[in-house]
Amino acid sequence: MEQTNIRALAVTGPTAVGKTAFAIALAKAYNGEIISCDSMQIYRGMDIGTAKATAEEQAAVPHHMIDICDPSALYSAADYAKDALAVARDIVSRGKLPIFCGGTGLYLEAVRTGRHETDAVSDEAYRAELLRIAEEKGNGVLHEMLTKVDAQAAETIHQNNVKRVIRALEVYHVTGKTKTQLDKESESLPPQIELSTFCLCFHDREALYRRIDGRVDAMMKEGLIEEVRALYGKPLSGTALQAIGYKELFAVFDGKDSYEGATEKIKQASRRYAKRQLTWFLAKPHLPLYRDGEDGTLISTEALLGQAAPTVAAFLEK
RNA sequence: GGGGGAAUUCCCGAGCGGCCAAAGGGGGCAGACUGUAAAUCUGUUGUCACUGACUUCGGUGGUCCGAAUCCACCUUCCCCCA
Repeated sequence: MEQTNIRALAVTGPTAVGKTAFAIALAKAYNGEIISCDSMQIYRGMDIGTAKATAEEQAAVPHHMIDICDPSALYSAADYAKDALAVARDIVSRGKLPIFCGGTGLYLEAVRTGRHETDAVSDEAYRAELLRIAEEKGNGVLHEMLTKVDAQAAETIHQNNVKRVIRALEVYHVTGKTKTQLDKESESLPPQIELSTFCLCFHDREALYRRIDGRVDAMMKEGLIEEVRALYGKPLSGTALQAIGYKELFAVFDGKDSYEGATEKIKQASRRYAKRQLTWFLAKPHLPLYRDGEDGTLISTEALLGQAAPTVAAFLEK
């Protein structure tokens, strides 16, 4: 099999740091096209709440992996890795530079490691059965089952993380191979893409949180309520149903919350999400670029571009 | 005006004489995460010189070997009768 190792830039970081603007600036500077790396932006009809690039932005620079799914469809990290890699190859074949941009760390990781080679597998019936075991006999029993087939995975997955325990058991049930085995296999595969990744963040957490709160208020003004109402009652996939900004407003339509309460919850969920992203990204060897200087002022997108330039140049010349 | 109830650690809320720095939940903080990830999960959360000491349970003063828990008064809030 021919392995064409391709290169791409990536911009990641917690929500609301300004990834989109930076990626667009990079695309303009280096003749690139943007590949969204966001688990929610793939869905059509979810625009304001997922902070998609605006129509003007998308007109200025080609964007991919946005609006590729109906909200009722399930889409996995493996699906993403496969599709995004194909898009990246196409971009390269047209002589342009792929630039990944988004905050879904797992998706970016899936692309980087090429984990898609071992296709996503699932067995809903088996999954339901496992869930019942957990509910009736306890998480410990389910975890014991995992220990028997894949002790190594059982060691890293906490017994209360039922979702993960089930997935590990499901992988074994469907493929006959343990999760640990599959992880090793995909690790040994030759990488198909080389990424130079910038992680945009803030030194000052309070400043990040203020931006997040402000952005939620802006989304509400832009018509998030109407956008969510259009989706209300429609069949939505598990993924789409989890989207911040949507699930909270659904609760309002269900009569279980007020708009004020939902707005606060959206802000809070976004802040927590940002913290989880930070925990993930900062544990990875991404190059951190900070938006706020030590003196508290905001660094402009142009200045960031200047900071990134030497790294990008070195990466592209390799 | 009379009667009853309540005040607990950031918030809600248990505790009602020792096993209480005080359950549980929320929030905060930190972390894990190679397969639905904007999800899921874990730890931690009075202070300090941290296997121990010190300061907390509206306030003040008592009872007791010992009080968040009992008594008295004070303050605030709620309910009921008028």
